Amino acid sequence: MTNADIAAVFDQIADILEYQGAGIFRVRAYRTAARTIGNMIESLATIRADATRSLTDLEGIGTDLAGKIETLQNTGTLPLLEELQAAMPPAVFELMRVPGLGPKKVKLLIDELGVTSLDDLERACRDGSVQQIKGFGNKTQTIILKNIAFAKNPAHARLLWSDADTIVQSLLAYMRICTQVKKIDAAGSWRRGQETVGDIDIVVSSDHAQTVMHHLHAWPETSSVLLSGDTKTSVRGPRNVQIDLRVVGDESFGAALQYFTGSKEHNVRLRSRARERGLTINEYGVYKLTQGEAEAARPAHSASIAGETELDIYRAVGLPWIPPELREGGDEIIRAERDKLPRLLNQEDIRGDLHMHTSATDGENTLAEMIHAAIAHGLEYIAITDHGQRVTMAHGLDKKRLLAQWEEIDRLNESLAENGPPAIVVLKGIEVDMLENGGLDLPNDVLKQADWVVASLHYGQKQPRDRITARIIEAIENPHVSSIGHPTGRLINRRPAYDVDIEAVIEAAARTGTFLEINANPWRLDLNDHHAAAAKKAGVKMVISTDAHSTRGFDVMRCGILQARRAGLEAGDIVNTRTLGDLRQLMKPQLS
DNA sequence: GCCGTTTTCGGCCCGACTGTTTTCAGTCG
Repeated sequence: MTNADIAAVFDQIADILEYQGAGIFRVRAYRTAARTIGNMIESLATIRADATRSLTDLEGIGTDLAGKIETLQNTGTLPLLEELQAAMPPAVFELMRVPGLGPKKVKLLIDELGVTSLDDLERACRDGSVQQIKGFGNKTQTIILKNIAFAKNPAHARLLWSDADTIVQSLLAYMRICTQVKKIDAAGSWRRGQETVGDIDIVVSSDHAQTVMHHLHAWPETSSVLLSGDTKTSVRGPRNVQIDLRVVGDESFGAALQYFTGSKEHNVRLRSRARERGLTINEYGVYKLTQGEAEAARPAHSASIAGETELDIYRAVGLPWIPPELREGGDEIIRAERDKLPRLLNQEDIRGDLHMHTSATDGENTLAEMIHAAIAHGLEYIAITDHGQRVTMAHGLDKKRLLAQWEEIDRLNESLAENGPPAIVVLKGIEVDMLENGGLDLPNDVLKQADWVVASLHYGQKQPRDRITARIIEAIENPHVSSIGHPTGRLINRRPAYDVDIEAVIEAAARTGTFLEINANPWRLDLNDHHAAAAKKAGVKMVISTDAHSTRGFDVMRCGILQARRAGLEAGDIVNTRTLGDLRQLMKPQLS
């Protein structure tokens, strides 16, 4: 069993225990363990095989869970999980997807009404039997009915980060019109740069919370108001995304921003740390706990010692500011404490873009148009990498057409350099295809004339793991291949990754000096953050590329940068932060 | 179920909002 399999088992146990009303801390223990294992790069089997190490050294793994890991690896199954599953009504998780229904209410619905599906629940709402249950009323019944429709609609999946960002930017611009808004920022998974965003969290400082909340209600894009209290309101906005707005005083803006940025696990750990130091953190600030207060159910806090900025919050518990992209509840607090946080890559570090297409294949714009757009984006160099001939659908380039394109690039480079240093250098590149039966779709005598070769896999994506892995490693071992394009092939929310042994790919890349791509297209983001972190650890250099198919396509670079930041990557890990001269030094020595 | 530079037992982050309540449980983040 892989780490991911074991993490999934622990998560499933947590889900079931939660439904059964087990202690919250027992549930949390399984979730913490699942997270620890899911975030690990090294396999659990490796640790078990090492006599000097123990599974219980891992955070959140004690003797009990270590035993369960061993059972899972030895037998492929776990008695506890089987018992729990046997006692579990099958409809539970389907019903819990309805907003407003948690484990307690779902249990009542199943126990009292024998509900077995969403359709069943819908009927029970319509015939009025739901409101007969003690603790349920007419209003609850109405809300459930409304939310069933929401849960059934597949269009309500999480948004891609870039789609969420479009909404965030227009929302922030609209909210700033309100004169009662002092400070404003978006928080949540958008701010952490997650691949997908479930809802949008906005934090505002103001002295007039009601005015600010009404301003959001009046946004032309607001379709309905879900709830509205003294300081917090939730609405549905564009694409039915839920928007949560929280209003606090200026003195609490940093605390609220920190709190709503999360992640939940990060906050739990940060607040635990505060407790250890005789402090308590909430969304208003950091407070000292006096003797006796720690035991009180609701401590009457003294004045806050921090709250205006996020930096103050972290400083109050003895930490440097932690970038939002790292706040996932892994080891970031420990690394921060030891001053071992990475100096994350920034947009300004990027000098070049090494994967893009023109109208010669499936791009929208001509070579000249792409070059001018790249200059406008401040790039120092680009590689033109149209498809090779195998990609017939995109009218891929054969040797003759490719050599003609390269001649044109030579001419363009010459004219760019006519009056002093050129605004940009254009590299002669190609995106070759890894063929179904091995090999590439253009011969080495052509590839050796290229400045930059991306090798990608577009066909035979359903082949078995060993075939896919062998094809990719063969490309990695080709001396002319500079980088591997979108190494796992996944499309977020659309298509899973190919079945590939990514550890073997990383090992081969490290051994040969081949770069791995972080494809910045918001549907791809491939390598993902875990893979990119593993590649870094193995000493593999990566390249962040837009894979632009039009002049607009350059804008996605920031999505790739966010992905790299979440992986903890620094400018030195990314080759297209280098000058062109330094980049060439890093490339494989070519066979002559 | 995990964890310990006070602790091997007794803690484990914290608050807003809603509905159905006569004081709070459930849900959410």
